[in-house]
Amino acid sequence: MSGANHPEQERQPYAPTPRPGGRSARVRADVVTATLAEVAEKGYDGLTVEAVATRSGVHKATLYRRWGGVDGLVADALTASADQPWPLPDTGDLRQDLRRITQEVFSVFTDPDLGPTPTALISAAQRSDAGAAALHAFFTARHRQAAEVAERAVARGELPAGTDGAEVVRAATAPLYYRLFVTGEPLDARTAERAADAAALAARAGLFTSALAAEEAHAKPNTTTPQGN
Amino acid sequence: MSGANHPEQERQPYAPTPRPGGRSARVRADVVTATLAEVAEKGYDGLTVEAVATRSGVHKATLYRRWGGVDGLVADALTASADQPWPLPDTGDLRQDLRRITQEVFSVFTDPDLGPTPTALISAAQRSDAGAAALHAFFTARHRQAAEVAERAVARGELPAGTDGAEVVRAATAPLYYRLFVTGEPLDARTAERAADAAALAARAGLFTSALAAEEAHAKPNTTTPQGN
DNA sequence: CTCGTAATGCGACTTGAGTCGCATTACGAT
DNA sequence: ATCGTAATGCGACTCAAGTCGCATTACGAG
Repeated sequence: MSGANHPEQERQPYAPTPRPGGRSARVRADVVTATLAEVAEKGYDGLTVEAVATRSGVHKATLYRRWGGVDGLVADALTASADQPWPLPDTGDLRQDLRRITQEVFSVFTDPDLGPTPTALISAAQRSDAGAAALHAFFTARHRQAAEVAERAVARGELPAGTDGAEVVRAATAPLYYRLFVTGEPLDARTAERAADAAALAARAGLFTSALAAEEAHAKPNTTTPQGN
Repeated sequence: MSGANHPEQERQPYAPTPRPGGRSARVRADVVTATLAEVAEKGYDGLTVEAVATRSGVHKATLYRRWGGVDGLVADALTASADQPWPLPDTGDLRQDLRRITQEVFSVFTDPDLGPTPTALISAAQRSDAGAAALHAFFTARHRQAAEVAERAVARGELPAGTDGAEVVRAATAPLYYRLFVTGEPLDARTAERAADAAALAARAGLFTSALAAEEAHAKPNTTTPQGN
């Protein structure tokens, strides 16, 4: 039981090797590519180490040695995927920005071509500790990146100072992921809009200000942040 | 091979059998109990058919025949769990009711004794189609039941007519499940409160009214919905 | 009570995931 | 260019999950 909120310890599935350049790097790239392709084709249940070994041309034993199994393969693929940033909207209006974000999530996951890969990847990641850690890191990075739309809104005076931007993003996207990965309910564009609007509304009301950040903001002579009742 | 009339039906998991009373029912109850116990102890990854067979005293082959595997065991356990209703708050105030609900979710899943079982159950259910269907049914029932707090708020005049009660409940609980089952971020009581408050706020603003339902509510105060074509 | 039938018990069999020890290859330094 | 070493290739081995055909038991109807 660790109550630490500071997961500074992000360790990649394989230890930094004394021979990082050359073949090892090539092998890793091939394996990640093969893993993503396999997941996209067969989903997680159809994902086997042997299939990845065959497709990548890397021997089965090597995969088990370096990645430990399907868990590690998925975790590493997820880590590699996390590096690719996605476009961040900047319309000048918080609600519009959030709508763009939820719309983007909706589009990706419901697209019959694009959707299966991240869907299977996320489902797969929930099964193992390594995958869960990679998934946590993935979303932490996403939240941190997307929090900028809220921070800009704060700078504009649209949101109270001390607003937790990542929390705003979570509030906007949570209903989508909730349907996709928990209840299995259908997801439509209207739901994506409503979620964004609800998050914007709550953020404007000051629901996502952390007490600590609010105090810091009070010290500054700029904005008064009345705690919404 | 003629045999045109060969009504050989595939035995579906726990389909209504021609002999529902007696031993079959007892076997099923034992298996469900054993499955829940195993899941609680070892999580999903440690859940094997053999272990359930040993604990329940039912032979392995029987489990595979009737439940098809770990998937079916989990799905059936989930279905059995869905029958147990949980307490619905009625404080006379929507925000308070929603806070109670999110607080309940928070308590259950973070409790070191109670949490592991539903957590593992939900995680497990996401893996198979049967489990996903059972999970979907489970949450549909929960939403339907909990929607009453919103419907009472409508009756009180606290919420606009035509508000989708289930959607209000989803908005309140989604951030919790999002953290628990998608991002793996820690969950605290404050988050549970904020989610409830945000949902209440959005509901009061009329964000969860479906245009259709609102029109119907306007047209006739009677809640009867005509069916037919 | 007796009997027909469905459900379960039983154990051998098949299959594939995962491991191990050793041979071979390729990187990087001298 | 050559060599030491780490990483990969290789195939046999272990073991548990899952399947199959048959024997046995228990339910329910007459």
